[in-house]
Formats: sequence, structure tokens, C-alpha cells
Amino acid sequence: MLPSRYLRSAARQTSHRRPAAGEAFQGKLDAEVIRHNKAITAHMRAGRVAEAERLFAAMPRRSTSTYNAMLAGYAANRRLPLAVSLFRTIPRPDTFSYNTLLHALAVSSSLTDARGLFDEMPVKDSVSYNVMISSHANHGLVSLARNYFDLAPEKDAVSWNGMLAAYVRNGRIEDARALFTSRTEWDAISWNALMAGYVQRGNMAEAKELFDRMPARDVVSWNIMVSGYARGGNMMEARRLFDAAPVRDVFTWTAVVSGFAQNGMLEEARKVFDAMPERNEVSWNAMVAAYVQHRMMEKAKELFNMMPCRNVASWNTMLTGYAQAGMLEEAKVVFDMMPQKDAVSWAAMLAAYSQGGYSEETMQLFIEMGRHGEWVNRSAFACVLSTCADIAALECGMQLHGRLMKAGYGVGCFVGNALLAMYFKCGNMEHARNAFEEMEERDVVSWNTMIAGYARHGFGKEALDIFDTMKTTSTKPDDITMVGVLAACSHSGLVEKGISYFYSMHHDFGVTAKPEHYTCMIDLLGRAGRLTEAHDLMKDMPFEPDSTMWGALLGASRIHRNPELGRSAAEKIFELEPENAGMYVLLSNIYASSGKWCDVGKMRVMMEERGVKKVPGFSWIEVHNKVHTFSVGDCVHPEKEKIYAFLEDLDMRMKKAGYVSATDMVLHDVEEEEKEHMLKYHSEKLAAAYGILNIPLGRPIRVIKNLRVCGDCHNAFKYISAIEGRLIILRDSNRFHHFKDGSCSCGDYW
DNA sequence: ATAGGGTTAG
Repeated sequence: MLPSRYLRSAARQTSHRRPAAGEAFQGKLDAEVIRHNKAITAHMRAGRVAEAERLFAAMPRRSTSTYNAMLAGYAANRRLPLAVSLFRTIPRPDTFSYNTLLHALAVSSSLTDARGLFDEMPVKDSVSYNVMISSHANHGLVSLARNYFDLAPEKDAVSWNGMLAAYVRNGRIEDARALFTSRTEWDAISWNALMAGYVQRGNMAEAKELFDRMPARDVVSWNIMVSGYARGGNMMEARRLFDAAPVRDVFTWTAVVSGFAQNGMLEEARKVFDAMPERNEVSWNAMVAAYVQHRMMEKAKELFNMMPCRNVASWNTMLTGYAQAGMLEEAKVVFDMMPQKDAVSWAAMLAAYSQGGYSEETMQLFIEMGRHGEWVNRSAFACVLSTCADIAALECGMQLHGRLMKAGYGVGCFVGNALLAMYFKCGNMEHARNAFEEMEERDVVSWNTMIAGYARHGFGKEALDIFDTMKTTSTKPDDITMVGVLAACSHSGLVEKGISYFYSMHHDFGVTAKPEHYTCMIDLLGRAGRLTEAHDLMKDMPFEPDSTMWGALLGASRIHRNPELGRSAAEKIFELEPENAGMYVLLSNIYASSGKWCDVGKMRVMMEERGVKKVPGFSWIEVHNKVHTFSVGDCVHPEKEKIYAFLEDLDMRMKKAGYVSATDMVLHDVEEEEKEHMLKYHSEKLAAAYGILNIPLGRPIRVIKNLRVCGDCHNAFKYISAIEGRLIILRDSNRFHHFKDGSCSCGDYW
């Protein structure tokens, strides 16, 4: 916030009195002052702030214009605090000084500060009003922009064009059109603004109509049309207009280069690029981006190194190129080398890390971003939320939620959807539901996240309730919605309902069954014990079965103790994915539960022969904003004594309640007598025990496991939930389990 | 020296 008393002191000195003759800054400005003013402007424009300051300090006499040049320079070079303090020292600030500061505040500070200054200004001219119109429009505040427009006593061409642009930039093309129709004195800029609005929405027909009708076209008019056709993929028309244009500038050429590049015509793009009469950073960037889009990072780098000068966008192009190619190390090198970083750079690096699954690096970078004082934009928030979801960092996610609401991001789809997903993945359905209710806009992704989220937690009824509500809105269910709906039916045993949705979804919602839907159906039928039907569906479907479908059948075979079908499913999986360790373990468990120990042994040999490594199992739990990780038979945790003692005691009480440790669930890779001992110390049990000891009664225990939960632990957790009177929410690699009062939300099907 | 239209990166 700008301390307004300083402004008032400056304002007091602004007078409209005639200055006394002989005052240094008034009267005849000598040539030297004018010369210096021009030099200051030149330095500032070239970004040489220090040079300008040196010159300014050395000047024996200054005019208000001298101060204004400095002020504008500071504003252009984003030195807002310097601009503000300089403003306070201007002996006689004029309306120009005020307008310059007004603009700087609106761009780099806040609209509140700008409004404060605007209200204090002793004399406002049309520029002052125009600044208010455009800056409010830039913040999406169209109706406030309109207020200032209506308030302006004198409207010049810029006021009208500013209001027109305010509508166009905020997607209100109809309002722009109405304003345009309300009068006739429009210039080329106005016609261009409206045309660009139609181009933005992909309405080339309307844009063309304006283009043909406008009284005088300038080079910008041609550029809008050329780039419009190019971006829309109509390179024929873009090229035709390019050839027909009476004048071309660097914009025209660049639009064609990027048009060819984005439409997959790399060679054409390069030809045009090589033929350009002049190039700026943007044209170079467009060509570098062309190579990046085609994953030709070597060529991109070559061109990048040849660039006569690079801007932030050039670096960002390379950074995102490496990131998208999965070359994270190169991306980080670029990120560290960049002379300047902007919000895009940070967001791109965050996205690279979070999408690559580098949770630690994502969070570290996010913290560094805060230290840098970098503005956290929506993209950065979404990346970090997604990382919180991956590592189930609920506390951190909730803190982000608070910041999001303050920043006003939490209610939109882009960040809101990430927030919903985070809460579900952290095992907190209530918070997801509340966040969903808080959202001001919901798109198909929001609904899908809710449906799939409830389904994965085993709350099929809630998922289907959300689906019923969705059907009453204007948002149409898509194929992903139906995957969620079928999964909800499957996870909650609603077999007939699922079958009915599967066969009616094409007619009702225009969704054609994809492999994912068949996988759900195989799962649904298989869990219900209708193994033959599931198998028949696989034979009849119009795709080759993939390993997830066989996996669903394998899982069903395990639950319903059908080792023959399980074996044939597993064999198919081994053909398709010989390196999938989870499948060996699953099949091994099936053999083990049928007492076929020699087959279990064969599996072990097979895994060794094929060099398949079992992924070590581990679990973690967040307690007091700190993550505690456990692995099988863990003995490194500082509170291990307490945990083991508690587990021993718990074990006795569980056995009294009827619990029998199911030794047949473990992959047969330990000696018989050691089995029970090993099982007791599975990582999820250790994590849960730590949670029970450290989390106050009445609050849920949220445990995450990197693999599927073991059968014995699943059974044990049911007992523990009843004995300890705790809700245990377990996220395994496949789904969520809510253990409460002796039963689990998965209904023992997982 | 301040305010309105067109090209690149997310």
C-alpha cells in the first residue's frame, strides 16, 4: 500500500498558480536540460537504469520533464519503489507525473493503490481515465472499467478503443460489437481490435467480413488476418493473404513461420524464416519453438545458440522443450543459466518436476520460488497441489488451499480441480466435497474428479449421487465420467446398475465403449464372481485384451479362488509385460492361498531368471506436518521400541477378538516359522501403529502404501479399527480403504 | 516522457 501522506505533500505543491519568473525549472528551458532529458529516456529505454541515475544526479538544473523521464524509466524497468520515492521528491509534479505513476501502480502494484492515487490527483485528464479503464480491464474488472469510461468527462479515441479492447480481452465480443455499433467515428485500431476479438474465438468469417468492410487497412489489419488463418490451420489462405498484403513487417513474417510450424510443416517454416528480411527475438523464438514442438532439441539448441539476442521467452522455450522431452537435467541447467526468470520459467520448471514425479524437487523449488518473491500463479499452484496429492501431504495441501482462497484462485476450474484431486488422493473426501461446493465454476473435469474420487474410496453410492446431480446440469458426461461411474458400481458391488450403464451410455450420453470401460466391466463381473461372463466379454470386445484387463481377471480369480483361470490370465500378462513384478506376486499369492507351494517356488525362480525385481514395500504417514516413512521390519525409526511394544500388545488383543494371522498371503520367500513375525511388521502396520500412538483420538489415521495392501494387514486393520475405535484410511497403489468398526469400504474386494 | 490493435514461451 502506498503511504498517501507522501502523495498529499507532493500534491500540495502542485499548483496551478503561475510560477514566479526566474524559477529555475520554469521559464526558458535551456538546451542542456532538454538534451539530458533525452539522454535519460534513451538510457532507460535500453534498460541502463544506473546510467540514467548517474546523469540525473549530475544535472545542475532539472525540469519537471526530467523527473517525468526518470519516473517513466523506472516504471518501464519495473522499479516501482524507486518510482514512488522519486515521485515524492518532484517539486512541481504535473498531471503527466501523476499519470505515469498511476500507470506504474496499476501495472506493478495493486489497483487499490492506483485508485487511491487517482482519487487524490488534483487534475485528471483523459489519459488518467484511460489508464484506469485499461488497467481494470487487464484485471478482468470490465464493469469497473466501464464505470471509469462513463465517468470520463472527455473521451478521446484512446478512451473508446480502450473500452472496446476491455470487452474484447475479457471475451465479451457481443458487448464490444454493441459499443462498436453505437457510433461511427472509429479508426483502424478500433476495427483491428474487434477483428482480433473474432479471430481469438476462431470466427474467421466474421473477422473477414470486418476486414473487407473497414475503410482503411493498415499492416496490423493484415497481420491479424494472416495469423488468424495460420493459427486456425488454414495455411493456404494465410499464404494467399501474405502474398496479397501491400506491406509486411516482422509480425507478418513471424505469423507465417509459426503457422507453418504449428501445422506440422517444419520445412516450410524454415524456408520462410530464412527468407525474412528482418528478424527480432520473437521470430527467432518462433523458429526455435518450431523445432521444440517437433522434439528436435539438437536443432533447437543449435538455433538458440545462433540467436543474436535472447529474451526470457527464448530461454523458456528451451526450458519447456527439454522438460517435454523428459530431459529434466537439461531443463534444470537451462533454468539455472537463465539471466532472468519470470512466472513462466518457474511454472515450467515446477511442471517438469511434478509431472516427472520428482516430488522432493517440486516442493524445494516451490519454497525457493517463495524466497525469490516470485508471484505464485495458478499454474504453479496446480503443480504443487498435484505433488501434494502424489505424496499425500495433506497439511501442506490445506495450507495451499488457504493461500488459494486468499488469491481468489480456489474457486475456478483450473486450480479448483487440482484441489479436489489433492483432497481425494490425501484421503480426505469431506474436504474434497467442501472444496467442490465452494467452486464457482465447475467443468466436466470437476464432476469426473468427484465421481472417480468417491469410487476409488469405495463410496459408490456417493459417486452415483454426484453423477445424478451432474445429469441435472448442463455439463455433459464424457467417456471419463463413465469410467468413474462404472468403477463406482464395481467398487460397491452394484453389478446390475453397472451393466445397465455400460449398455445404455452410448444411447444416453453418446459415449462409445473404450478399452477402459471394458476393463471396468471385467472387474465388475469378476468381483461379482461371474468369471465366465467376464471372460466372454473379453473375447467378444472389439479390442485385443491388454494387461490391465487380464489383471482384473487375475484379481477376480484370486478372490474367488480360481487358480486355473488365474494362471491363464497371468500367463497372458507375462507375455505382455514380462517385467511387471506385481503380477508375479499376485499369482504367487493365488498359488499360496491354494497351498500350491511348489508353484510358488516356480514363480520365484521365474522372477530370478527374468531379472524381475520386487519393488520394496514402504508406507508413510503424516503426523504434525511431518512425514514418517516405514519399510518392512523397520528398525530405524526413533520411536521403534514404543511402536513394537504397542504392536505386540495389540496383537494379543486382536487374537482375543478372533484374529488369525493369514500366513498364506505372503509371497513364499521366508521360512515358515518366520512368516508370522514378518507379517506383523509390514510397513503399513508400523505406520498405522505410529499414527494411533501420535494422532489424537477422533481423528482419522491416514496411511499411504506404495504397493497394494497385503491381505493380512487388510484383515488386521479391520480388527484394529474396531479394537482401537479409530478410522483408518489406507491409500494403496490401487485404491483407498476406509477401515471402520471392523469393516472396510472396499468390501474386501481390491 | 503516460493511455488503445497484431507475432514467441506456459
